[in-house]
Amino acid sequence: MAKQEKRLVEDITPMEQDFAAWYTDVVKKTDLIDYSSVKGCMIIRPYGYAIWENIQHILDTMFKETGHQNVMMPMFIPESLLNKEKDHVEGFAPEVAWVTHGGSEKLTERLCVRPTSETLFCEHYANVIRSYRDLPKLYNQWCSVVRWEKTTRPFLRSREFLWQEGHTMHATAEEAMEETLRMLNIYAEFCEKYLAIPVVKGRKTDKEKFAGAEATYTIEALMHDGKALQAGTSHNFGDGFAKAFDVNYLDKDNKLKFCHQTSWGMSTRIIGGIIMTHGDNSGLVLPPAIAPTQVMVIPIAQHKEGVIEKAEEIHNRLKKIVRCGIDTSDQSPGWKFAEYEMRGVPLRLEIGPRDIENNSCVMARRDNGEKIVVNLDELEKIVPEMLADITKSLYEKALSHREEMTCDAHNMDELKETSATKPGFIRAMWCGELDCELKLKEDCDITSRCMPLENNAIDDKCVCCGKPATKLVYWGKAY
RNA sequence: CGGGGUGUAGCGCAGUUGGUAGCGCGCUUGCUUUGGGAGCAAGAUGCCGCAGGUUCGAAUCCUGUCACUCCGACCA
Repeated sequence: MAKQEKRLVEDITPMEQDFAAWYTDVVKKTDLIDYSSVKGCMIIRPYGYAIWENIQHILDTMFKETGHQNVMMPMFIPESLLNKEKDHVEGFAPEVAWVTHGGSEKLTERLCVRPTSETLFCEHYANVIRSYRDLPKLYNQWCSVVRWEKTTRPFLRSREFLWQEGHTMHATAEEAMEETLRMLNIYAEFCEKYLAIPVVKGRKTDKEKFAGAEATYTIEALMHDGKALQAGTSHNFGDGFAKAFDVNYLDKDNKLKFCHQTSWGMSTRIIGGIIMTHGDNSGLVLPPAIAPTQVMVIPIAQHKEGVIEKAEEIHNRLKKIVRCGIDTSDQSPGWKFAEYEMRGVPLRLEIGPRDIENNSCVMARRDNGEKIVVNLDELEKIVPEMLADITKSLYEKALSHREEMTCDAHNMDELKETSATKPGFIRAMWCGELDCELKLKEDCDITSRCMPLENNAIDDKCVCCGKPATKLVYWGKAY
């Protein structure tokens, strides 16, 4: 044990010592990513991409179940198109990349590499929507987008990143609102049920909302170091974009009406969220639902008669019900244990001569290190149960961590004191004025994360100005 | 964009007053091992980030530049 700790301390910076260094160490050492020769553009390596594929598969299924269809939109947006909605351009202009030449010819109009595709979808919807019978339109696309960020970090902020963006058009404001919340709930369910990440569902303040949106809803997760991560957003655009892009339809009453629009997205950033929620000083701890390998079979003394055969037999049995791997390389068992722990594999099965004699194997959990002896006849029953239990305890651990790191502030002194000394969410009442929001940022170095949907007021006055307040806000430092 | 740190073998690092590059891990081959990062032996691996400059001579000094990283600022 002493040897293992020594090695891992050398390899990965302990999170208590330097959380940022721990994060980049983990991401690099577990082969999730590599850097490319373009600043801020990362290579997602097989192990990282396999996580994304699992995320994609689960989310895509949820989208399809709620009637959405996938499409592919172009990656270029003509400048004139991007410019059609004023708030939107202003929000994105500072970070768009431009294409100015085709071959050696200068383009007559420069093209922006999509930072998001609202404008493209609007242009298309304007062409295909005629009647109320064409509505709703529920499209989604899986793609990459480009935002020319100044500071970058793997998964959390890169210049090109993978995501999905849903864009929908509806006949009425009510339907658009319904869709906005439906997708917010899907994101929340995905995070909590599959990723074991508890989230706070809420609405963004006007200051923090998406460029051009009427309302932005968000799910906010709390990372191990007490900083918040916006894990997914769902926007209600009202008919603002529809008016700018002439997306209208002829209704039953023979009147021309504007469509009501939503968009929603989740990105590879969530992988950073998984790492920073569940990871520990030995490396990744992956929730079973998205772990590329859920169970790793490790033969012990594999040169001995019958060991590899037995290990492969177990592998073949489990392969039918879970993502199961086997490592028959000539590394020592101890090396393999440490390796798959670092890579966050939820369950490990050890099978050696001693086990074979007893028709059993040793099962070790990544999340708490627990080892139990399992009868081989019961594998198919116990493995899925154990994976489910791991998800459950990961969630509970993350939830109690968040609860420990969430506190209330009833006045400005408390807020200053708490924000300066205690990382995490601070719940405090707000009057809704931008001035107060800016003042809190200035004085306490925190930003509003969201106004939770369950608005359990803890006071009747704004923590800042003392004016009447009905809005509870989660404040904090964010990624 | 401001401030700090770092670029030398796949990884982690050393390299003195300038003299032509080394250590550990890993890798290759063989034998022995195998229940928490195995041992011995023999090997292979370098545009010293990149571009200029100073010098008889640069990993080392100077200038520029690029990348990574941390802290701020900014930011759907």
